[in-house]
Amino acid sequence: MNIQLVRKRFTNFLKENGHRITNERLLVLENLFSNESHIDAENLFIKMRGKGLKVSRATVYNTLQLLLQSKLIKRSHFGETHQHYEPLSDKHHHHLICSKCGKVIEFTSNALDKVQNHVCSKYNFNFLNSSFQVIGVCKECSEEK
Amino acid sequence: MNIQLVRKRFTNFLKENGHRITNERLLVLENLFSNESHIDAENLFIKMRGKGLKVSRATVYNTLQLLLQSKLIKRSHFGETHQHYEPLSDKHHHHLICSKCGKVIEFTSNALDKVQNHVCSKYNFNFLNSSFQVIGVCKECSEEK
DNA sequence: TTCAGTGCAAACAATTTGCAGTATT
DNA sequence: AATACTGCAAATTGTTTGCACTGAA
Repeated sequence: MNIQLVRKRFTNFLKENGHRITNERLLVLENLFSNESHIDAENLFIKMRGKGLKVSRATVYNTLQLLLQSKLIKRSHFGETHQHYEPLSDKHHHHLICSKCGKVIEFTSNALDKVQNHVCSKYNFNFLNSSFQVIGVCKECSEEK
Repeated sequence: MNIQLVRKRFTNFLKENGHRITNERLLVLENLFSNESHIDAENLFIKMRGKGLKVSRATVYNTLQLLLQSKLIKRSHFGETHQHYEPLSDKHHHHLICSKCGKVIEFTSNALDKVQNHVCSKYNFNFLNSSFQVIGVCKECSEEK
């Protein structure tokens, strides 16, 4: 996803909701989006500190909340005790997680989207979001003794 | 699921793995299974203490680990920060969660199982477990105001 | 009789909060 | 100039650990 566009969407979101546009918030956004895929709050904080950026843990957490509200990112659990955050690309995807090495593979599925629509209408649910996680052992980990 | 059978399965699991069969472990099992559906460790502890049972938080956590290992229960996140535990019934099911009132509806889907098999074979994953969570607003919550 | 399991409290990890100072509006 | 946001450290929450005691094998 284009970082310029994401920045614009985020600043619009902030303005519309009466939040100030601060340098720290934009830095969190950029560092999260420049990351290959998933990251947790602590590592994002460490990454930013490692670059010499002056942000606090509290600001990282605060900004992640705002990014969640703005629907620019999503939050997932991967069996660990803490949360992971990732840019929410336009295509809704799900995860295959290796229980041995922790590798995460993203996939999309039209059939899954259909199941989702079907079950929501069956129970009169107003759909907001979904996550399908499949835990297993990846090819590489299965092969090594 | 039949509680006698579950007890037997758990005691077999404990024996086979060199764990002792203690009263506390069986109490945790019974109190978890007598619960309507999902519960978290803290509330399970409170529930047991409320009945006058002498168990410690540590024992509750320890026993939940053993129950997970024995595949008699599973663990889920429901958007909250802590874990929920539920008996693992024979039929693999998924969850519809209301973001307003927290209500959880369980559902099963053959189509979903197919998606799962398909994606696992595509990426050469050795399937272990999966969870599909759909977040939305339930009928009742949508209707009010 | 032995040592795994227990209860308790203290430790830990992830996240949130209170407050005085700073910077966007 | 006003006050929302920040950094920091302290508080909170969920979970784990260390240790002396207890009870299943």
